[in-house]
Amino acid sequence: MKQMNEENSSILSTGKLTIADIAEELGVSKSTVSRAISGKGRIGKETVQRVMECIEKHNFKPNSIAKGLADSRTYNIGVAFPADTDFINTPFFQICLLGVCEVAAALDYDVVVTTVKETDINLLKRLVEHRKVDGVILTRNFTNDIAISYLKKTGIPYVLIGSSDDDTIVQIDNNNVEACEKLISLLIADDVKGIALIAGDRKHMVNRHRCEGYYNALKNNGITLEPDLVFSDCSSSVFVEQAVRNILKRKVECIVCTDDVICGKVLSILREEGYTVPGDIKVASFYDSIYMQTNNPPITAIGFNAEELGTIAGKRLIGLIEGDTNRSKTVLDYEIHLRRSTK
Amino acid sequence: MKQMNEENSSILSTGKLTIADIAEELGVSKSTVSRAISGKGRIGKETVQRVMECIEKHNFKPNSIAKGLADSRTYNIGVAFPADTDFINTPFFQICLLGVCEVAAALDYDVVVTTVKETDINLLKRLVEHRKVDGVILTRNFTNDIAISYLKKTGIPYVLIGSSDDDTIVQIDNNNVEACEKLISLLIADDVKGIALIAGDRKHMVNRHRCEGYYNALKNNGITLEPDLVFSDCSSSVFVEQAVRNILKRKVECIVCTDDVICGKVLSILREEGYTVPGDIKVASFYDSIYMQTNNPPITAIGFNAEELGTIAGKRLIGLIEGDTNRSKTVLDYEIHLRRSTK
DNA sequence: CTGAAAGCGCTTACAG
DNA sequence: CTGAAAGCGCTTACAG
Repeated sequence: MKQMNEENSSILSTGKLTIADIAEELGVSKSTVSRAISGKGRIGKETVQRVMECIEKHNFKPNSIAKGLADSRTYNIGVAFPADTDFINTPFFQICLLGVCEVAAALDYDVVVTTVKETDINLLKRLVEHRKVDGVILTRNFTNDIAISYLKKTGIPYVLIGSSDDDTIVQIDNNNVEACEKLISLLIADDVKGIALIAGDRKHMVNRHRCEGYYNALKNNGITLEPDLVFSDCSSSVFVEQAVRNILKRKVECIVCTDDVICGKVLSILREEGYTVPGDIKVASFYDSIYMQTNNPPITAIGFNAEELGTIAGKRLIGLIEGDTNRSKTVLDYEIHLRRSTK
Repeated sequence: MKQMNEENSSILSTGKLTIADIAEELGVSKSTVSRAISGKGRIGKETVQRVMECIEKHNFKPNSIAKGLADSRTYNIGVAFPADTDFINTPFFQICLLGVCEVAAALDYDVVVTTVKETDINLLKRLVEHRKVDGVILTRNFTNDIAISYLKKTGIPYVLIGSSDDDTIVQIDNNNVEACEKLISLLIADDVKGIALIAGDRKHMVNRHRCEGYYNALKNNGITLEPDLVFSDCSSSVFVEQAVRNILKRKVECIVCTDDVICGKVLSILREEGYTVPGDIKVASFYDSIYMQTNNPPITAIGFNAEELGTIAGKRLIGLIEGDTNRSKTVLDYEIHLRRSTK
């Protein structure tokens, strides 16, 4: 019986009840109801009780649009989702997004997504110019990133999932340099002799960082870099193919790929050429998507917690919006999954 | 010079200018400016001109929150993003989302995402109860879908990317039944003898539809169904493994998987067992992710245009919101990519 | 064709 | 501790 009533009032409340209705039912003013809900201003304990009960009873939800207008806030955060073709197959970003959605809801924000391309941030501009968000999360960065320049100019709070030399930017990232360095060092310690690197577009900062880790590892282990073993800017599968064919002409014992899409292509070519992994050549990758795990042999890969990146980014951004002044970088852990492909 | 001025006013305008400012500059009333912008109500052509120029000059963007409050709209559409673990690796949903974002922006809407799980739609409820969206897009459906029941009850406009028997629901989908039927029929026509099916969770309508297509194909070709060759509810990789091992004991010439994640696992087990594709056994899948394309051999797969599903869903939803009464189902094309894995 | 005014549903000084 | 009133930035009947 009770339940039925609640159900009914819940239905009615959808798009109907206002703060005035509940003020009337209680015989108090709208101001009082508002204060009870927000907890701001002096207000009697007992009054708060009564208001809260009434709200509960009717399943009343204040209209956040109106609230937003009144205090010049939207209670929305924006997420800039990469729409470039190189990223369309990487679930990394959607997992980040899940993390952001989760914290946002917990902190009473909603998340609005917009797409950005390397050279086209019109939709991002539209979003901030229409004042639909209180801040934005960038999910990757380029050398000379136009989204960053734009956001900086507008003064809107934003955070970056990624790393930048510009430390005025609030950053959340895994230590990609270190992760790659450690992976390569482990291989070297395992007496793996020639290690080639196939990296994606160098305009993506993340690829640069992984290359840097590769260089560092060689240097720290007293191995001289062979430039012929580093293939960067392999953004299309044609380039990957060229790289692999070049590598196969040399004395290489392992191919490290900066992401799983590249790695998938590499595995395919190796099979085509009749090379077995790890027998003839070892392979390792970054991101550790399900396909790397279920591949035969399973592929050694560095895994990141994309959801956590999203959660933290959301939390930090909302912090900024609400006045937090901490602008330090958050560095998250990575995991090296050593699997059969490098044994 | 001109450009610099525009840049400057653009900066200033971020979060500052209102309709009143531009009314003042022009010596007209706010009402007039509003009418010029919206194009509603009678208004002089020349006045519109002047208003538009002034708006252009200052790069003024009306505050959509205020507009929303005034006409009880948010100009936001919601997208319910699956957060269940089975889907986390499928880029399908993120590509849909890109499509939605694109139309939405074109029609002057923004898209807010929320996550839903099979048994937990609290975040969806929160979103609609807070009145942050004018409608929502569901991106998949279950048998007995609680999200659908909920939305239906609230009366908010919504569309489904997926298929349902309930034709009061506006649906946008590929014809999964037909796609699977055709794929199986092609195999049969090619004289492939035993065709096994490994399908995901039967609570997902899409998996049911693909199974249905499989049944239809057998029936239409006068082949009696062998229940032992159909493995449904293979939601975890343990089940997939069991299924494959069972299949290998039988006389099976082809394994059809209802999605690429299952297929990845199947390929791995086959390799482990020393079976070659397509020599010893053929394999086909659904979704056609990049890993299917770059696999060696490339995998025969049915591909869908996820972006287009998103675009159309967005367009239809906004139509509904704005009064469109067309509730017919939109059926999109699929592509069968016949590749080496079934040759 | 245009303007003054009321309203959308909240918040928050300002009085009391 | 509480209320009346003004304000957030728009829209839209209602007059003219």
